Amino acid sequence: MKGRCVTDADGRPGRTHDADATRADILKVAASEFAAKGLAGARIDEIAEKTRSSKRMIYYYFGSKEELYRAVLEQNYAGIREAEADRHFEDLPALAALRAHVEHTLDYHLAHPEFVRMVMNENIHQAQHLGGVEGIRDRNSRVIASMQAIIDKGVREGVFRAGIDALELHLQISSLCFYMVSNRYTIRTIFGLDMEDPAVIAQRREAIVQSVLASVRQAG
Amino acid sequence: MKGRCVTDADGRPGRTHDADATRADILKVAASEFAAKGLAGARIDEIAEKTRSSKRMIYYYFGSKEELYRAVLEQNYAGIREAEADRHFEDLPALAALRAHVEHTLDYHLAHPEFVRMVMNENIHQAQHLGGVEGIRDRNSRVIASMQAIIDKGVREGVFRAGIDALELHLQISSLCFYMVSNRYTIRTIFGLDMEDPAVIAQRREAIVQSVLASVRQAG
Amino acid sequence: MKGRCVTDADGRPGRTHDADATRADILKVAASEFAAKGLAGARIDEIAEKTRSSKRMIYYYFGSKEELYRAVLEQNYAGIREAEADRHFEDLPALAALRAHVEHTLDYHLAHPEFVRMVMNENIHQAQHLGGVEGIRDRNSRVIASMQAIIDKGVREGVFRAGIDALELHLQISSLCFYMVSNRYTIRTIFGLDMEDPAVIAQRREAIVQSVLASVRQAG
Amino acid sequence: MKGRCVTDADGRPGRTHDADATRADILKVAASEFAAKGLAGARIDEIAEKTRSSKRMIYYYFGSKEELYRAVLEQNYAGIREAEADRHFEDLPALAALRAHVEHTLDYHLAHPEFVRMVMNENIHQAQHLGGVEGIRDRNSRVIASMQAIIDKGVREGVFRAGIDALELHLQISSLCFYMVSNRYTIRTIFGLDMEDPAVIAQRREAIVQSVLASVRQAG
DNA sequence: GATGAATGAGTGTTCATTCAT
DNA sequence: TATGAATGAACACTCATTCAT
Repeated sequence: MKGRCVTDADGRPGRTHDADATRADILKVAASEFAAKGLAGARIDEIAEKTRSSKRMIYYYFGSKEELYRAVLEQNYAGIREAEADRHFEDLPALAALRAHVEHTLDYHLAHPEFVRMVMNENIHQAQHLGGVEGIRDRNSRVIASMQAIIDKGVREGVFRAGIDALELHLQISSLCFYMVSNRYTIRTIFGLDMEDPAVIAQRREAIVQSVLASVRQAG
Repeated sequence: MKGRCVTDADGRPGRTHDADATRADILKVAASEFAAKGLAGARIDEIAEKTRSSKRMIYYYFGSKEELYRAVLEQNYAGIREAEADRHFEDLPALAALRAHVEHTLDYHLAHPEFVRMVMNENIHQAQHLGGVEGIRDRNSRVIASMQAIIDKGVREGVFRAGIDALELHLQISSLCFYMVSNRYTIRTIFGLDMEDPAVIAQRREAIVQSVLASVRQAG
Repeated sequence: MKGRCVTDADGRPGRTHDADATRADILKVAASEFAAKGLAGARIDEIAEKTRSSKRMIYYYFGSKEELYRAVLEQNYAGIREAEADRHFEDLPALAALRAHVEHTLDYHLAHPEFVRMVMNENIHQAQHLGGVEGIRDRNSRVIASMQAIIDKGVREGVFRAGIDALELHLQISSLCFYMVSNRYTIRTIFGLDMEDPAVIAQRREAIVQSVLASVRQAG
Repeated sequence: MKGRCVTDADGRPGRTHDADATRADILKVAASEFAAKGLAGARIDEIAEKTRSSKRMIYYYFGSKEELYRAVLEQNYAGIREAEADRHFEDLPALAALRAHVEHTLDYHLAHPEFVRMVMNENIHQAQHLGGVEGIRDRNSRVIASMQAIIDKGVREGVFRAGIDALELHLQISSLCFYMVSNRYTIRTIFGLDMEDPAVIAQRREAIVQSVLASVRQAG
C-alpha cells in the first residue's frame, strides 16, 4: 500500500493511486501479451493501451521491454513455486502421493497456459532471460527433493522398483503434462482432438497417471 | 552457379536462371531464422543478407513474410513425413518395433531441433498457419496407422495389454521426445542438465523407451 | 516554437507540445503535395521533409497516407464551405446577385487551384474518399438553396424565365468556373492561352457571366 | 501486318505473332490503366499482366513507363482528332450546325471517359507530357477553324450576334461537356445525381445546348 | 522477338524509447 | 507520479527497370 495518495479534501484530482497496483496492473496485462505473442511479437503500445496507466509508466516501473518480459517470467515461476509449495502429500502412501503429484502438476499446467507459453518463449530465446530470474536456481533442489521424497517412500513401501532417478521421473511427468498444453493447437489441427474438452482431458489425465505409475512399478 | 540454364533429360528447355536453387537457398536460410526467432522475431532483411540473393527475391518467390514462414513450416512437416515414410518395422516383433519406433522418433527430434522450434512457434500462434500447409490433414491417418499396426501385432503376439489407444500412445511418445528438445534450454538453466550431451541423451533415451514399453505391457 | 505550452483565456490547461501547430503544419504541406501530385504520386518522405516535424509524426496524427489525404480533402471542402457561407447577396436584385455569385465562384476557383486539383484527384479515384468527408452530405442542400433563392427572386422580379432548375444552373456555373482552372495547362499548351494572365481572366470572366445570364433570361 | 510469323509446318510454336498487334494490345491495356489510376498510380507489372505479352515487351516497344504514358496520351488525342475530322456540318444552317457540334462534342466525351481522364491527368502534371505529343500543335487551328466557320455562317444568316470569339465559344462548349464527365463521381457523391443515367444525360444535354445557343443569340 | 529471373533504390509503416511539461 | 508529443532506426514490402538466355 505504499505510494498511495488519495484525492485531497479540496477536490483536486489526486495524483497517484497506488504504485503497487499500477505495477501489478501493467504486469498482468504484459503477462497475457507476452504469453500470447512472445517477446518480439508483443507491442509496448498495445500493452500500454490495455493498461489503466500509460506507456510512460511501463518505462518508469520496468525500464525496458526486455525487463518487463523478465518480470513477467519471474512472476510466472513464482506462481508455480507457490503452487508447488502448497502441496502436501506426506501423509499419503507412495502410489497415491505420486498420483496426486502428477494430477496436480497436470492441473497446474492446464490452469496456467500462460506459464506454459512463457516457458516455450524462453526456450525459443534459449533461456537467455531465465538466468536472471530470482529464485530460479533453487527450483532444482525443491523439485528434486519432492520427487525424491516420494521415491524413497515408494521404495520403503516396496511398491516402487529400485533405481528410480528423481530428475528422470520429474522430466517424464513434466514432458507429459507440458506437451498437453504446449502443443494444444497443432494437436487440434492435425488430430482434430480438442485438448480443452473436459472429457478429453479426463481420459488423457488417466493415461498420463497410468504411464507414470507403470514406469515406477516396473523392474526395468 | 547463377545464370545457369540447363536442358533436362527429356529435352524440355529446362529454364531456370537457377530459380530452384535460389528458392531453396532462401528457404534454407529462412528456416533457420524462423526456427531461431519465430515469425515476429525474424527479420526479412537479415534473412536476405544471409542469402545468396536479395530481399526482392524473397518477395518474388514467396510474396510475404507470412507466406515464407508457411513455406518453411510446410518444408518442416514434409521432412518428418519423409522420415517416417522411410521407416519399416514390419518384420520386427512388436516390442522391438515399438522400441525402434520410439528411438527413431526421438532421434528425429534430436536431429531436427528446427522442426521442434517451428512446432513451438506454431503453437504460440495457435497453429494459425498450419491449416494451409499441404498434406497436414492426412498426417493424422499416417501416424495413427503406423501406431495401430504395432499395437495390433503386440496384441496378437500377446505382449501388449488390450485397450491401447493408438492416438494416446502417439501422444505419450511424442510428449517425451518433443519435450526433451523443446525444453532443452530451461532444463539446462534450471537443472544444469545438458540435453545435448550424448551420455545424457543415451540415458534419457533408455528411460523414455522403458516408460513407453512399461505402459503398453502393464495392465493398468 | 516547439515545446510551447500555453494556457488559454478561459483557464483550461491548454496543453500542446504544440500539437495543433504540428498537425496544421503537416496538413498544409500535405495539401500542396497531394494537390500537385495526387494520392499515388505524393511521397510521405517528401511531405515529411518539407514539414517542421517528421514522418513519424504524420503517422502519429493521421495514421496513414490515405487518411492524411482524406484530411486534406476535408480541409479543402471546409474551405469552400466557409467561403460560400460568407457570401450574402440577399439585398441585390436577382441579375446582380447571380452575376456576383458567378464572379465569386470563379474567383474562389482561381484563388484555390489546390481545391480544384483535389477535386480532380478525387474524380480520378472515383470519389472513393469523398464519402467519408465530414459535412459533404449537406453540401447539396446548401448549394441548391442558395441557387434557388436567386432563381426565385429572379422569377419574382420577372427577369428570369420560368422553369430554371437550381441544380442545372449550379452545374452550368460550376463547369465554366472549374474548367478554367482544371484545364489550365492543356489549354495553354494547345491554344497558347495563359489562363493566369489577368487580361485573359477578365475577358473569360465576363464571357462566363454573360453566358450564364443569357441562359436564365432566354425562354429556350 | 509486318512482323507476322505463324506456326510453321512442323508444329513448333511460332515465335512472334505480330509486332503491331502486340504494340496495340499493350497500348490498349495501358490506356485503361493510366486513365484509371494516373501515371503514378498505374503499375507496369499490372499492365504487363493484363497484356497478352510480357513486361519485357513493354520496354522493348516503349522504352519506359513515361514514354508509354505519352503514347497513350497521343493515341487519345489522335482519337478525338479523327472523330472531329469525321464531322461535317457544312450543309446545315448555323444554329443546327452549332447544336450538332455541341451534341457531338458531348457524345464524344461521354463515349470516351478515358480521354477525359487522360486530360485530367495531364493537367495534374501541368501538361508536361503533352508538348511532345504529335499533332498537338495544330489542334488549335483545327478547332478554331471549325468554330469560326459556324460563327461566320451564323452571322451571315443573321442568327448570331456579332463579336463572338471562336476560342471563347470553344472553351464554353468544352467546359460544359468536359465537366459532365470529369466530375461525374464527385457530382454523384455530393448531389446524388448519376451522370451515366440516360435520362439525366438527355436532360443535361439539352440544357447545355440551350445555354450555348442562348449565348450566341444574345446581343451581349 | 520473347521469357523468367534478378535488382537497387525507394515507400509506406511501425517500433521501442525519450522529452517537455 | 503522470501525460501527450516527439523521435530515429528499423521494418515489411514495392517499384520501374535490366540481365541472361
